[in-house]
Amino acid sequence: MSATRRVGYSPQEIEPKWQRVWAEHGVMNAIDGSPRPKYYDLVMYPYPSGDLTVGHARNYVMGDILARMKRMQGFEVLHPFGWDAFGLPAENAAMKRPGLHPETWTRENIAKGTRELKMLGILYDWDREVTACLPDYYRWTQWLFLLFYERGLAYRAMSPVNWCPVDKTVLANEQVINGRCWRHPDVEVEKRDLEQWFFKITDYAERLLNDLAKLEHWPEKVRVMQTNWIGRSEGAEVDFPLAGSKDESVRIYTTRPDTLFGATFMVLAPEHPLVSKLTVPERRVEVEAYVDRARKATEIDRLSTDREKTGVATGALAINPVNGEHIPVWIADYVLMTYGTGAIMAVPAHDERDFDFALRYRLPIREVIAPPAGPQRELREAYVGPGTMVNSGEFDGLDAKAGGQRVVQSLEAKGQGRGAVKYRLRDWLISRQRYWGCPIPIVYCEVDGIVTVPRDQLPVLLPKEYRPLSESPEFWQTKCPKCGRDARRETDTMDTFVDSSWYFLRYASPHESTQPFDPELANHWMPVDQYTGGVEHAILHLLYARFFIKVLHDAGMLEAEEPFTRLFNQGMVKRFGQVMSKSAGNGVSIDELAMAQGSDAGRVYEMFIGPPEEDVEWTDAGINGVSRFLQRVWRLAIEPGSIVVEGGGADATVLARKVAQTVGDVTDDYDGLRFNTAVAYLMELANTMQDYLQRGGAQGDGWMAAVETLIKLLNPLAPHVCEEMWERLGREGMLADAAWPVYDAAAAAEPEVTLVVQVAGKLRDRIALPAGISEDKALKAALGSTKVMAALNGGKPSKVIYVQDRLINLVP
RNA sequence: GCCGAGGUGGCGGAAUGGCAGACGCGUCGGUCUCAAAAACCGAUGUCCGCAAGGACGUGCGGGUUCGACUCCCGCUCUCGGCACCA
Repeated sequence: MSATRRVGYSPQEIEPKWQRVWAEHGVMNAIDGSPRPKYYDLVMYPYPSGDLTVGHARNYVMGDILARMKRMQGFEVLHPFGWDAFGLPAENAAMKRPGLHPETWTRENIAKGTRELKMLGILYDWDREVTACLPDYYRWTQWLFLLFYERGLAYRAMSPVNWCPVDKTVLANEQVINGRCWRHPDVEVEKRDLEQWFFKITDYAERLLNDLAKLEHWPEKVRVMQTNWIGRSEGAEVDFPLAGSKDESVRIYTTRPDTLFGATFMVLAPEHPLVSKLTVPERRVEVEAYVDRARKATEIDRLSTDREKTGVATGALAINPVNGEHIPVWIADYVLMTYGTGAIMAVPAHDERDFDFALRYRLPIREVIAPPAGPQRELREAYVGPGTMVNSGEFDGLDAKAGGQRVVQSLEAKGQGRGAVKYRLRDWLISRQRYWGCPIPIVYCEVDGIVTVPRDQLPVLLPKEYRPLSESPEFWQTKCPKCGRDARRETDTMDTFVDSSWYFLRYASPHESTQPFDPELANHWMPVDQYTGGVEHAILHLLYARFFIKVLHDAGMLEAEEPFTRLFNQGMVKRFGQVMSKSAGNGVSIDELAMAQGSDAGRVYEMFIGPPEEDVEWTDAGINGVSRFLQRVWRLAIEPGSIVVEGGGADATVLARKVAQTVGDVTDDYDGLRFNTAVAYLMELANTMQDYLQRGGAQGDGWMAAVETLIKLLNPLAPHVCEEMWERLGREGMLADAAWPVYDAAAAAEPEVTLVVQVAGKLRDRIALPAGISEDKALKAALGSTKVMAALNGGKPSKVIYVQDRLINLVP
């Protein structure tokens, strides 16, 4: 193949060479005590699934471009990599192939992935590699669990939890999507009552919400998603005493205290602890049957909004504290035990759900908020807009918003209620009934109860044999650390999102052997300057990681209160209309790429193909254009004699100016992650250089400066070929260490501009003029144009708009 | 239903109040070649026109402005998120 090639370079020959050289020199190894300013460039560490394609590589290339440029700009760059190596796919693989251990499968995939990343020329500090499934890492995950436990942020509780029947484990709320398992979109999640471990993320709800405002370099979309997920609402808790009971009352939460006089019934969640207590004997059979049905219903049925609401009356009556009215107490599964107090006052006139329920069960509807147009004759639907309080005793005539506050004040004065803030966010369920995860360092002792494993006994190692931990006596049989009696270990492992909530701290001191990370080094490198990864983690990982950082901050281990300064979500790479993956059969492997057009061409193509945040379609023809571009750069730099002179008039100042402009454009675009337009600017420069040579341009200092600048600017995108050209041109040292070109505004300035001349906003002519010309002179030049005069029809402009060096608009 | 992003040539896309279509793919024509490939040169939004030139053109309808792909109002379609949270 190379024998028939007359000019150009062979990626297959030079790419492995430079990958070897970079590795030997540890080019991207970060130095902790460096005097250079630090830059922490992080990509989300992946699950080692073993099917890495060029599609998955796109965000790693983005991270690499930034790392390489920042290095050349004089930063001490931390660009580490690691593996989210615990998790179910390894167990699934092991179950399919008996005898295969999840660890073996995971290690094989990590080896494959590492090789492929190196083949793409992506430079990481491999000395800092972090692998979540190694005892050296999960020991510290356990250490952090103990920290959370000591701080009252880890607790064990019995509660109805989400259960995935396929994975045979519980799931966090964040892992349930539309009532289905996040890993199996076709599998409905079941509810089970289990005693599980939780992290008390709700303690941090307010801070997690408020600090979103500080994250100005995060995509708006992610901040909105987190805001909605946390779901803060303001309202009031109100106590409704039960009729015929001395001290029993039902506490409800409402965001509409202004509608309290419109409460015509109450609804409790079927799981509410008061249900069995307050149900009257003659209703008991029916109520128990309903509760039973509700418990069995799947999450998806229960949460479906188009389902008709059902419920049953308990026969009990509650007393509305504001007017003494006796109203019936119902139970219905549209009220959720997990939000607020698990009980509501129903105001059908002003709440759609209560309205539907009242219609179905013929319960009274009383209007208490009159729209601005006045009370309505007939309510066809719930009125939820603003208005004036009516039928509300002493509060009549008040604006609903202000009146609501007055109602709360009045309740507070009488001890019947209080203002309250609630969150949609629930505590984070971290127990998983799986083998391949980080064991929870807890022992259950008959005498001492829940006992933590002392830190000097960490890590609690997974048993060698692959089977459920509860079926591994050698694992769970232990002694109580307190009293030494026989005791049982916790056999659940942690959600893998616990592992990924702190891995970026471990990179700061990956070999630290006395604590999870060295606070001094973590404070040096944190926060992460640029974090790149998929938008699928907008809530899950990013919320948990923010929570961890705040806890560690409170524990005095970390200065930062937010982990990631700038966040970027890259788009996915598709092929034949589907997301690229090996399993879908539409993947282009890194090997194929390296064998065909080469890694450099693949890297440049992935950046050029479209805006980095958008999903893009990989086409096999598209990469050829990029391949051509790289070959053209090679000829310009190394084989300029192969370019045929076809004309005259080469202008060295035009070339120098284009070079200077490209330095500014490309640097800004890399910094702003606009890689697609950066490539376009580099192509323009190459075209200008080609044109220069074809017009017989001299290959003196100006030419060599252009070549050198082009190679430097292109280096982050196509590092192998640039490094090779650098060497062949006899430059000192490695290009990866060379200094980034500095933008020279004076050199980039155009001495002559094209002034656009409009008449009544329509383009009529273009005139070349010296830059910085005055309005008078520009007007004179415009009026000197025959095209403009024709458009003006001999008349004089009544108005002139002049935009310096750009445009003049003559309005007749 | 609510929230968010988006709709530009044959295709991917560029331009965020001032030359619409940068850059590339594809297509057509040419140079080189015995031929082909590669490479290079030229053309390429639509319509009218021999041409010069002109008209139209950024999902649809209105508005603001000297000037709108860009800002505002209404609609429509596509994609993403949330969805009985009281």
